[in-house]
Amino acid sequence: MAEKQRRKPGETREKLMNAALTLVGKGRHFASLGIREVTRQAGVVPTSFYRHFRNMDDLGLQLVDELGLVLRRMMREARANVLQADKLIEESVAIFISHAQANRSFFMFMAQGLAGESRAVQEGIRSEMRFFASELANDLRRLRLVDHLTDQDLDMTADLVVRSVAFSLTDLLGVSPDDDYQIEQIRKRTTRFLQLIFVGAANWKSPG
Amino acid sequence: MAEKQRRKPGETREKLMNAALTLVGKGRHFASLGIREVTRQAGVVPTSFYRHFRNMDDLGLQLVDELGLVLRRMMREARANVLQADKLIEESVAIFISHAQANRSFFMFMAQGLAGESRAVQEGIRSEMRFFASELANDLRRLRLVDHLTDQDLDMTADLVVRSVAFSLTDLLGVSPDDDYQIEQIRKRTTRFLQLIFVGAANWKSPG
DNA sequence: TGTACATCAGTGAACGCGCGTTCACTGATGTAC
DNA sequence: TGTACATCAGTGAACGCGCGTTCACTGATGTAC
Repeated sequence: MAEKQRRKPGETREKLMNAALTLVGKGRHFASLGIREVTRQAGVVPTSFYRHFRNMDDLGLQLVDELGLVLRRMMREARANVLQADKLIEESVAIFISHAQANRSFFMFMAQGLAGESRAVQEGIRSEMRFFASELANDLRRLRLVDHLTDQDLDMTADLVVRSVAFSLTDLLGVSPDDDYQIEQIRKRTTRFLQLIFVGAANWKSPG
Repeated sequence: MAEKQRRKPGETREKLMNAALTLVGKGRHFASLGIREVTRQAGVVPTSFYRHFRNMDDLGLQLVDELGLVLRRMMREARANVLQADKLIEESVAIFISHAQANRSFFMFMAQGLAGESRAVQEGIRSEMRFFASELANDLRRLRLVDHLTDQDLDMTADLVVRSVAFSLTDLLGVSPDDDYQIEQIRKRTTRFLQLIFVGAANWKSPG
């Protein structure tokens, strides 16, 4: 029977966003998704789409906003769970990887969007990454582990860390989520990248 | 008048590949390009496409091969032109940026492909980057600037360098090619990233 | 609390269009003898 | 050098299909009095 009533407000909107993410999670590129395709996946009539989004770019932008929430949740968990300073890197990387696994489609969308078609989405993702890096810089400042760095050099370090992790993300998304061996390799490699960066930071002398 | 003769062998094939690159250079995402669109841009009848490629993925794969040539050319120039060891980083970054500018569409294609739809293209680009990193590791070995590193640690360093530069690429592609100020900022930042990594490498002690 | 009305979020039918792909064709080039 | 034939790389017409988008509709929910 045809269920045409309105359910919870925003329910269809959510269905549509999830449908897009699901398709991305299956390996499709966001730029190649169509409105009918997304509504079909969502189990909704094509015209419904326009009740919530102007076009696919618009949906993409709203996904970026949700991506921001996912990243903030991840940051919060890292802050709560990283207790020993000497295990900071290892534990943070582990938390990152588990979140990336749990929100695979979201992170795929993010990786795609960085070089995506929509300028606005691209800018949005960049801005999320910048925010993430600046929060990381604050945490590092607070921990006073790299006290000799100027603010600017600390920002640079945090930026490089975030970029390295983001690149590891594309490694991670390239392997099967069940391939524990490969995932462990990526975890180790990412950890060592960050260790190398922090050794650099510890020995860094700001150029005049 | 209708010019239906065959010109130079491979001319149309080249036209089609250039057409795809041109569209990518204009901001389109490769995953959203269609066969008719590409042939239109190339000034060729749609059916011609099938004389050279099985589908768009196939064209993408052949672009990856050409991308490899561009990267090798860049590497050769860097080797020829980086004379002073103390300016190694600065000069390499400058060469990279000038090549990225000169082959903007190619590098856009590369940035897109890393998180692209086609597994094969993704794998191809990864493989080009691995090759690039291993060549860099060899150069570093030859220069004996980081003699205390194990082969494995040297590979890791080279890998991190290549990743950082690749990420800078997405910064570079995000700004207008005429925006000299922004480009200069990216050049400086990338240079400092690499310096930080090399300070890390210089002080690195391999863990047991 | 009840009534009248506006708004919202869903529906199905319909449109014109561009898409990928197939086909039979054509003439230029390459090859065998 | 000339002739016969195969192959190659181009062409235009045609197909059926899925696309984005518009439209008029319907019934549930929210709001004013």
